Amino acid sequence: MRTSNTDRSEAHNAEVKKKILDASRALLLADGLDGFSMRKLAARIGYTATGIYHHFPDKQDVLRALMDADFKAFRAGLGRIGKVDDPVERIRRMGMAYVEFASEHPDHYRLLFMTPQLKHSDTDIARGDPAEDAYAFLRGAVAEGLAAGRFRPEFRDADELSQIIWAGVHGLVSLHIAKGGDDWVPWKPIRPAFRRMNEALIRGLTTNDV
Amino acid sequence: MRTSNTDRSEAHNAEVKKKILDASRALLLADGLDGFSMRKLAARIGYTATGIYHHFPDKQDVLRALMDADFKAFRAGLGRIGKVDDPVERIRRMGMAYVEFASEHPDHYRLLFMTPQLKHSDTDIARGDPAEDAYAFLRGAVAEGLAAGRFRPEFRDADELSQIIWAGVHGLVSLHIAKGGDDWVPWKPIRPAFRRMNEALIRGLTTNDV
DNA sequence: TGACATGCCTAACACCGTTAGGTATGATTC
DNA sequence: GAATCATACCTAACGGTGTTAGGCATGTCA
Repeated sequence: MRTSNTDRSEAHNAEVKKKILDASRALLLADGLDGFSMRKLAARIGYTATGIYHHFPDKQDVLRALMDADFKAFRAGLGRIGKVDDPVERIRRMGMAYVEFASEHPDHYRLLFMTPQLKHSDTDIARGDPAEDAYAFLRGAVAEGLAAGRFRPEFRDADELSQIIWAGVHGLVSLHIAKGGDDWVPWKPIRPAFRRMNEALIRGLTTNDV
Repeated sequence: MRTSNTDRSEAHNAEVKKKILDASRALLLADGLDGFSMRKLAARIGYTATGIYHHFPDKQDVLRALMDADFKAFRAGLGRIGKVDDPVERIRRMGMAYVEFASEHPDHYRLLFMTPQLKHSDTDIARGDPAEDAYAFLRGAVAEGLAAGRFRPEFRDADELSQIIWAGVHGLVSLHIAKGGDDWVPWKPIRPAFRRMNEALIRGLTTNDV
């Protein structure tokens, strides 16, 4: 049983936690993932680095919490796509939205999808719930498409299919983030490239009886 | 003009440089990219950290040199694929070889293709030479396919097409490396998944007049 | 043999994530 | 209202990081 004391302090803690996460987002944007340090983060909210440790067990957990929050926001940003009836069309549009998100927030994208050893939490997101979990959202559309016989017969597993579709977007996006600054490769603009890739992949995955 | 003195010392330096790169490879394998430190690297060859700086300007450059060397090795590993006549078949096989390489050397893969701000050197690899540059090798096959009218009419640019194909493999592989340890997603085995993805993408890219 | 270049060293700087231990504030209880 | 107590935050420190400044000792060359 909690006393009213801890209630108030919990309200305070929630507020501080939010301030930390907001500052984390800003710091990530300003200094990138490599320049992200506990001391700099603390300075942004007028704390000492150790102060953060009363609200998060370690740096990984700060980033993980930020990741969870923004993963939810990312799913929310997929917005009205859910209302599109045709599951394949929904998949098509999710791809474009994904590219938009990654292009506009490359450091967040890198944190969310390109950083090994950064696991999701056990608690903060309702896994498997399409309303919060973007993977579940994609998987739902795929399962619908499967049920409607929209995919070629060799594709039977909704997870494998989801991962293939995800990989297509992720591949183009993450190559641009990791190697886009490298003039080794004459990089082509990502949006038109992805549009064509998306069409090609969907054409190759689906039955074409229109 | 160099004197014979520097000739000898250059031979020595080359030897040390090789020792450093070999130790780097081993350290990367043992401790991963995050555990890679100049002090640990130096200890492996019986040096102090500062000793390394006589052979490489900084840590990034050690990793870059390692990347260049192994990028060449990766291309070499593509081996006999070059002898396959059909360009589309060549592309298909490159994909599989790529997945093999990444699955067997995830830390190297991460260094090569998932690390931002790590540019290739200006000198160590003959860019654009299919014999040393894996991207050029892929692009060559793509250009052949284009010339033979094997791709759908909306695909005209060899670079864009190459990047789309590359993105497909890279997406699956890098998702597994970055997120494969995360039980959030019920990951499917990468090889069969890629096999199906490869087929689907190629089917969607090429004309199907067999 | 003397001069010199240089490969490697020790010492140090400024940063990093993290822990131990203290202090002061503010709520709870009598 | 006073005493107690939990706790949010602090300072100091540890062991690590990449990197630089400066010294020393070796080996080449005149």
